Amino acid sequence: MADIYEALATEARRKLLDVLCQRDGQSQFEIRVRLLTEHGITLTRQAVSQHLDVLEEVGLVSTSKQGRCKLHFVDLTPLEEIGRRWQSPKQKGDNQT
Amino acid sequence: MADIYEALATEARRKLLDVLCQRDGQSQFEIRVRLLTEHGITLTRQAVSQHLDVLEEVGLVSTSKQGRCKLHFVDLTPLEEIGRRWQSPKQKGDNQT
DNA sequence: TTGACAGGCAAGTAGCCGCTTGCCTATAAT
DNA sequence: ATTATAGGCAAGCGGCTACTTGCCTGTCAA
Repeated sequence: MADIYEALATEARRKLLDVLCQRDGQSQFEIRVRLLTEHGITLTRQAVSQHLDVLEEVGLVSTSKQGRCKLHFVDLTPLEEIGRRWQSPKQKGDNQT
Repeated sequence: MADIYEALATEARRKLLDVLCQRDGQSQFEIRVRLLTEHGITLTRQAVSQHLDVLEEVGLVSTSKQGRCKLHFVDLTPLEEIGRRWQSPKQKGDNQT
């Protein structure tokens, strides 16, 4: 699996993105705390980790190890593709040759 | 299920949106033909119908019966919510009291 | 050095969802 | 009236995935 649409398909990952947008460079631990305290979401460390992996896989998140902490950074540019893909059809006068 | 993110999670539904954006007011039959001829996707009538139901459920598609045909119209405004939800965090100088 | 802490890897499980199949309704044409 | 066409409803199946559990690695402080 590796596409931005599926990455956004889960509310957990969307909330994760919310959290990540609050501050850049958060550790997995900090993220998990925020997820709990600010969104009331209790997920296993592993679950969070897997979600972050997916987000990273589609380019929404990049990481950098620093000591024993893994810092996470957001990159929202992949989202632009969504808005670009579809455009409203002309209401009429459209005749397909 | 009823949220725009999950609606977009499947490639089939995305392609469906592509097709719908080509011309407004297509019947389910016409849609299915286009899906096959232009995207090489062969789906059961039922599969297409179910996908269209989902798209309608989240407000991306509206329908109107006309005789024995069901015409489909696109409304992309629900997509705007996606771009609005997330904003990049400030790179630095963010200290959470 | 030893223990605590942040995180990784792998396998297992349960529930969801995309798709099909089978049958039924309603409209339009002959 | 009969037949063909456009679509609807419901149940069933297989695969995927979100989440957990158990164990292991590496870094920092005492």
